[in-house]
Formats: sequence, C-alpha cells, structure tokens
Amino acid sequence: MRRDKLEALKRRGVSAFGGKFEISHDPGALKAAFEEGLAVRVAGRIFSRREMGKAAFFDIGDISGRIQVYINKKEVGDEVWEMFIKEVDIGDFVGVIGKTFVTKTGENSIHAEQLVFLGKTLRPLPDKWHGVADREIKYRQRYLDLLSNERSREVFVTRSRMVAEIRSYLSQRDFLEVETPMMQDVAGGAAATPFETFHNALGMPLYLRIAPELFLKRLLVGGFTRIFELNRNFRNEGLSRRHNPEFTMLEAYWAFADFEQMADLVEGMICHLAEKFCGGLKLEHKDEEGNVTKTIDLTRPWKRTSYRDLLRGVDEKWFDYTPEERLKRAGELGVEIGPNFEDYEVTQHVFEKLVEEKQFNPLFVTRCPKELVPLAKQNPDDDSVVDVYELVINGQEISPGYSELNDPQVQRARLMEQAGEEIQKIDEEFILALEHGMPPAGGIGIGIDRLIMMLTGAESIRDVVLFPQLKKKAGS
RNA sequence: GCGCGGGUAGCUCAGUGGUAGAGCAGUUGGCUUUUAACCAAUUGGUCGAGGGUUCGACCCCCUCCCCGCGUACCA
Repeated sequence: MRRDKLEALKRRGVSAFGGKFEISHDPGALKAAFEEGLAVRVAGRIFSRREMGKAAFFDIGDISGRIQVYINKKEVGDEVWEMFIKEVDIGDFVGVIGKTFVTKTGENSIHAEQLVFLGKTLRPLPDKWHGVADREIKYRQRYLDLLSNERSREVFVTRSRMVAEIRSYLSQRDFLEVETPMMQDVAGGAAATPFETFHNALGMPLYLRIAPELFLKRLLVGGFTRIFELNRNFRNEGLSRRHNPEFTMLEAYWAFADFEQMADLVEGMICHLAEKFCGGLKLEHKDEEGNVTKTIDLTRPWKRTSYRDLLRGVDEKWFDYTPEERLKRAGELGVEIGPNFEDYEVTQHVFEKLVEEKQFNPLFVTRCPKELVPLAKQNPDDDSVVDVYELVINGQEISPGYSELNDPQVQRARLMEQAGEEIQKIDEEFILALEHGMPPAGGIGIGIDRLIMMLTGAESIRDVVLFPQLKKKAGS
C-alpha cells in the first residue's frame, strides 16, 4: 500500500527519500520559544493529521518535541495538496516553509506556505494514543518506543544530558578523562566472570574488561593526579532488572585524597544532578498511573554509618555469635544462604537483604570487611576493615569509594587470598606498576545506569539503556 | 538454571470447546481553525511454533521459542 505511494511520488517527480533541506528551527525548540509571525523552515516526521476537506492540521516533530502545522489547498497549490492528501502518510518526513501563528484555539502553530517531501515510511507507526506497550518491542525496536512514548524520550534525553553534566562537573574540578583498554589480558579490578574473545594476529585470548580500575591506577603511577573514565564494562553474568551484561561505569581517582573526600565529591555531584535535572533533592518515583510509589530524599549531609553498626541494627548481637549461630540466625531472618558460604559471605547476604535493599535514602556504609574489598586500604586502627564507603540509594549499591591500596606487597597478598576460590588471576603487570610507586589516592566507581534509574525513577535498567541485551529471536 | 505470568489484526486490547471481535492506524467518500478532529462506508488474522486429545481446538494436554516478574549466579 505504502509502496504504491512510492511509485506515485516518482510519477510526480518527487524524490521518495528526500535530500537536503535547510531548517531554521527544531520543531520542539520552536514550540518552546514560540514567537508569532516568524518566517520558519522546519523539518520532521508527521505524527498525526486532521483533515478537513480543503485544509488540514498535522503535527511534525522529532526528539526535540512537536509542533502543529496548518496547511490549506489554496495556499500550497493543487499539486502539493494532492500529494499531501494522496501520498503523504503519518510517519513520513516533510519540510515546512511558512510563518508562525496562533490558532483560534490558542495552539502555537506554523502556517505552511510550502511543503517539501523529505522521506517515505513504509511501515505504519505504533498506536498514536497508547504508543508501544509491549516490552519486547520497546527493547528490540527502541526507535518505535522513542517515536511513540514521551516518557521514553524524556528518560533518554535526560540520561544524555546527565552524562554530559558529569563530565563537565569533573573537568571543572581538574579531572582528566582518559581511555584505557576494554580488551584485557587479565580481567581484573572486580570479581566477575568476563566475556572471552580471541585476537588472531597475536594468537592470544583476551577478555572484555569487567572494570578499568587496574589501568587507571597505572596512570596514577605515571603521574596523573586526577583522572576519570566513563564508559562500558562487561560482565558475563545473569540479567535482571538491575543487571545488563554491558553497563556504564564511571571510575575516578584523586591522588592524595581519601575515601571521605571521595564521598564528599560523589555526594556533591549527585545532588548537583538532582537539582539541575530533577527539580530538587526530593525525588518522587511514580507508577504508570502517576501515583507516587517511592520518595527519595537526597538532602545533605548524607548519613555515614559503619557496616557493623548497620548489622547490629538488624541483630544487636550479630557479631557476638559464632559462625554457626550466624548461619542459623540468617535462616531465621529469612535470608537464603548458599551451601559453601564463608562466614563473611553469610554476613554480607544478611546485609544485602536486610539493610541495602531496604535503604532508599542515601547512606554511606563505611568500615566494610576487608574480604569484600581487596583493592582498598585497611584501616590503621582495625585491619579487619577497609577505609571505604559503599553508597546505597534506592535499595541498590550506586557507588563504592576507597582509600586505594598502594602497598604492592599487601596488594599481592590480598589478591592471593581472594584468588583462592575466585577465578581472578593476579595481574602481575599491575603489581609491577605498584612497585614503581602509586601515590596514596581516593577512588570511586559509580554505576551510571543505576544512578540514572534512581534519578529518573525507572524501575528497570532496560528502561535507561537504549538497547538492552535480549535473547536472539529464533529465525531472525 | 528454576518458579509464576504472558504471546490474538501494523499498534492497544477483549474473547469462547462450535462462523475470530473493538478502538486506533489503513482504504474510499464528505468537510477551510482541528488537536485522541468529526461523519459514513470498508480492508485487514499462521490466535508465538510444532505435536496430541476431540466430530470439532485460539481455548484442553505435551514439547519448544520469545518477553516480563521473582529466584539463583553476581567485590
């Protein structure tokens, strides 16, 4: 049907897929800063049309927004009018040359003097009122979601602006953005299963990075003092509402700082984003009907509490129990424990289920057990804990921050302890770098996707990642 | 991986062991200030795939595929 119109356009001497068209305004920008009587040239896709015999209204737009156009037969001429009626469909691209005006009903619009055809759409757009509701279509064909759901457009435009703002926030504080390898010989810096690939010319396996940490620290050794990297990490693990196999991570390192300065930096940055993009520090998450389901209060200063105190809040005698008693108590508290859990892992699971997942307002968890964080410095007064924070907001870990471990001998020992059961191999090149001297430093990581979820009120990571990973459909 | 829910027209959704439905989109006609335009008519289906039960299956049973939620894995 629409293909027939391609032929009709050709007969009319009109290029079905258009070309250059100079514009004076983006549709949304024109609508936002409307001024009457302006000569304008606007291009966009037609999203709806209302015909009335010899005149019509239609809406054109793009990611910037939409604006209404008025067109009538007498002014554009019979030829263009006939093309508009017979060959132009919802979804097609057109250019409009005309003047801005306000309709009887008060709608800021463009009065078309000329209409230029700029591109044919061979398939119909989704329902104009409901948009795309099918999750699978939203994720597999994100373009249809963006075209038909205002909310999705908002989230992704906001994400883009927030990421740009993070970069500018850090560069204003003299942090330099750097790029380190995504393909690594040893996938270090975290404990996660990596994706494996193979380099033919070098004849060696390579791993997609699970974290940039060990390379960023090499740069501290090399004399950089304030650096960050904001890019993708890859982890070959399960998918969930909070996990996508590739996700965006910010890591920043600051020489001669410690984890508390890093906490201040992160607190300041997240509050800045909330004030700039979310209208303040009280965030409301809403369901599809617009009812408030959750409120997150980012008012400063954010609480800083030790890991052990938080667990004592669950059970004040938690650390007085024997490991066997803790295992039993975890069961009583309804926390499922795997078969070969170490004692600290039992405690960590109780922490995750009964503290982390219930914590919506920001909380810096400090003095975490050293087993959990082998790349951080031990506390000088109690070497069973490390000088770190784990920032929890919205029931999720949003950001860890460390006083970075820079003693190569201790670092090797700590990684060896860890490597026992984990697959992690020691990155000898990293240890070698540390032996050349890494300055004391603070470091942070921020899971950007989860941060965006928290700030935009998205329930699933798939709603803040443009193309989330899905299973390949049979036959496609 | 396991458990629960889902897959019906391009989109949003109803539906029943006995001829497959609505709204929007599309098509045709009418209408020169509409905005979920309106009025009239009309086209459109592998009911996720395959097998089974039945006189008859979109519906019941089995297997598989995909999506969602939960769970497991996850510094």
